[in-house]
Amino acid sequence: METKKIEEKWQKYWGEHKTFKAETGSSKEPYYILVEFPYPSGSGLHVGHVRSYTAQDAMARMMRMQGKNVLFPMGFDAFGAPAEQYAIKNHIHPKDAVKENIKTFKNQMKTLGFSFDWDREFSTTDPEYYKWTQWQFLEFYKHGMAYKATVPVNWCPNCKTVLSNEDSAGGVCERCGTQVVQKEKSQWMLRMSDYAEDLLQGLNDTNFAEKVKLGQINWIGKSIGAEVIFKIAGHDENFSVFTTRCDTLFGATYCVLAPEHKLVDIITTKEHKDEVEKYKYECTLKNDLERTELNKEKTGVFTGAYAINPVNNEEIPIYISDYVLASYGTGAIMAVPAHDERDFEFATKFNIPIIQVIDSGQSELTEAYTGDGVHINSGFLNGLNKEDGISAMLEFLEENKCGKKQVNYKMRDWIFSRQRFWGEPIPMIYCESCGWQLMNEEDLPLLLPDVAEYEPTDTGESPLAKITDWVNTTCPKCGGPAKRETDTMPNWAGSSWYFLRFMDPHNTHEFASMEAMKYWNKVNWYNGGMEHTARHLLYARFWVQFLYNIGLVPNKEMIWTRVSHGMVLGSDGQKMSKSKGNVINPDDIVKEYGADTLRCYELFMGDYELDCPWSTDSLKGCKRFLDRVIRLKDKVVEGDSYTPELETIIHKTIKKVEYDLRHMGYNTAISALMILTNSYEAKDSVTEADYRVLLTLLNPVAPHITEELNAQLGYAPICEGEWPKYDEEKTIDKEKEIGVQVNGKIRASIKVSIDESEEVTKDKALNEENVKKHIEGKEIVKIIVLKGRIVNIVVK
RNA sequence: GCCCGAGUGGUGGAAUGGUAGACGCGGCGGACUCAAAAUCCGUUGGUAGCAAUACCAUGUCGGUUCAAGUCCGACCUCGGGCACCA
Repeated sequence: METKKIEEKWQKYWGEHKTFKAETGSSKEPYYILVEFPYPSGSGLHVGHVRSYTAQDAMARMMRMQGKNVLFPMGFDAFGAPAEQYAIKNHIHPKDAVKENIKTFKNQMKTLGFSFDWDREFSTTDPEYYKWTQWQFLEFYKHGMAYKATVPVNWCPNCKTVLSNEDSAGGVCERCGTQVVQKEKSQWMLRMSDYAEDLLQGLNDTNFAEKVKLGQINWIGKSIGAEVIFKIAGHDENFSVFTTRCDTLFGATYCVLAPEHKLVDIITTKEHKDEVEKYKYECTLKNDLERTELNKEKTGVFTGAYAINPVNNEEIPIYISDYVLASYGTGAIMAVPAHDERDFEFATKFNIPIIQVIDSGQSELTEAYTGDGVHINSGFLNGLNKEDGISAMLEFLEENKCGKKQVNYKMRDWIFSRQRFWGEPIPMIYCESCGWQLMNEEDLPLLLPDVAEYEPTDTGESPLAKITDWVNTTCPKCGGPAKRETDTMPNWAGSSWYFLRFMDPHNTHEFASMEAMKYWNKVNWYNGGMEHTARHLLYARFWVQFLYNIGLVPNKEMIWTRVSHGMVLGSDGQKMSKSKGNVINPDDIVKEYGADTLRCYELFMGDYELDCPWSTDSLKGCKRFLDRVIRLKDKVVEGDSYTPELETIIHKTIKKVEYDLRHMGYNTAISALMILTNSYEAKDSVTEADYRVLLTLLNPVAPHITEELNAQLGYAPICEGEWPKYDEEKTIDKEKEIGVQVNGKIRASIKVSIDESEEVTKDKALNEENVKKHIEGKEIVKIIVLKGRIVNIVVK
């Protein structure tokens, strides 16, 4: 039978028999394997998707055979700009575009034989799904976690939308690369910063890969320091600064406020007013990119005001400068030019005194800030080291009520509004007399209107704003005329809780029942791209922790292990892209070589966690391997036990494949199966038992062809059977070749048997001709014999 | 600048501190064929040698160890992320 027919036959079988249906509440041990659901983009499934789906599919298939109740779901994350832009470009409604693309994706996934439980499929754009995303937003609001604020936002003039800090990293729009500008806008925000510490601590309840944890930690950006309050000479006003090195306070020779700081206008003296105004205006013209690019040359102006250093009552000038960020800490700093590079640069330029307060024993002044040293010129801190200096200073600050210990986080609140059509409408209503009102739960979902115009507006309003029928409504409180919120949610919203919905996807009265969530407990294994391990994961964890705190999910962390895969690059080693012409379409590969070959190659190509270039030649090698497995069938003779000479390698291979599939060692698992196949080929015949164990071990990787070969021998489907067991004892070779070293250099190799004594091994080693040659005339200092591993003869 | 990750044959990559280069690709030689494809057999890190074998070899330089790709210390290169975060 030809490959295509075989694949279709088994795909049909799995579909009809619902082989991969996950039963909530089953007495089997639940095991939840999740792989990031894709954007159904117009270009179809990427070979990179295939790599991770195949990997998790192989794991899922093995786990099922090992008796686990595996939940391996798939869905689509179809809101967001890519889907919207595709729709605009092709002049169809996003809804229809998404429908079409999902169909393509799903068909592609089916032809690859992934064992998803399709009964649980959904898209984030399904009203039955986004109803609950909206419902959860209302919960955020009810618990004071959602609020509206006018904030300077990152605005992409090309996409005509607000971008999150995350979406505009580096000052350019992540999507289109346009320079982002600052714009004041009223936005819905989620109080994510309240969860900074919990999100940090929660990592201890996860088994995330170390680099994933680090990504989260860096993003949260905790720093421990102090808040120091500075009085302003001749004013009642004061301001506080955040510092991690309050022990250097004696070295503070000036202060800097961010240009946006609210005290600037109040404290600026008449003589400096013009200059300050001018500088502030210049700053509004600069976007983040320009601000950071100008980091070589410090700018700023003096306000004319002086702050009083609380440790010595000295008056120090207050400057404004854009090297101080309004959004971090208190938006103000104390500057210690002797020990901070930036302050040093600024002080040098403006001729501000530089007082060294730490003797690091090094000539480079700025070195001391990161290192340790003894305090000098620091009054009561003199002679103390960094650690003691900090505690002594904290004590002083608290006693004199001019400061206290303080923790700061880089992570800020989540800007939750987008001026786009294709997102979940935010279920809020504004009434002139009652203010912001929640929509009634029973009115959810708030559907997106069916209209023809959904292109973004030039004004920065959401396209929804133009649809007056939709916008105008009545106030749920007073019944008077009111308007709907026209912003939609960011596309991170729907993906922040989809893994919960998979646990109970058809629930019509809850987003998921507590019972179902308790049964599945946690996502055991979550696989995705490295590009999502910082933000998506953080948003999802935040969402879950909030739901946990209001009693709606059973665990504070709902994801146990997070791993990430490497990218599949073009054969030129570059990222695949249409413009480079190095894109491989999985459909073409399936057509020419078969799904099993593609699956096998994607796992065999290299270390799963690292990027790897595509090679069609290597792919052919995998085809050759599968063809050899097929041809091996001609050598099969009856027999329900393993061929004695093959027993050891079979047990070894079971152990190896099982271990590797659980630890992302996909390439070495396949290598082991190739070795097993090679050893079968060296035989004149193999038993059915020999052959079937190979088919079963290979089944997670190449499910179609192995099922077919197994069926041809007259057996029930592999996917309904059990995973073979190995006997540890039988994985050990009875006889082995080991190396003999003289002074650490290999000089010979000897055969040893498992039960021979050290003496026998030693004699064998010493009697090797080449060993004799190298120890002749020398004194033997000692002989190291490691049973079954190595002999090393140390001579002098 | 800071934080990750990676440097191993022509190539993708293997190696619980214990015979470096498994397995695959490619190359070379051969068989089959009128020929090609497919398949099969052999060979394949470098240098020297008919060979046995020797020396060199896991980015660089040191160190620990009977033994280092692996551990420690310094450095170099590439990839990714963050970046005036006080």
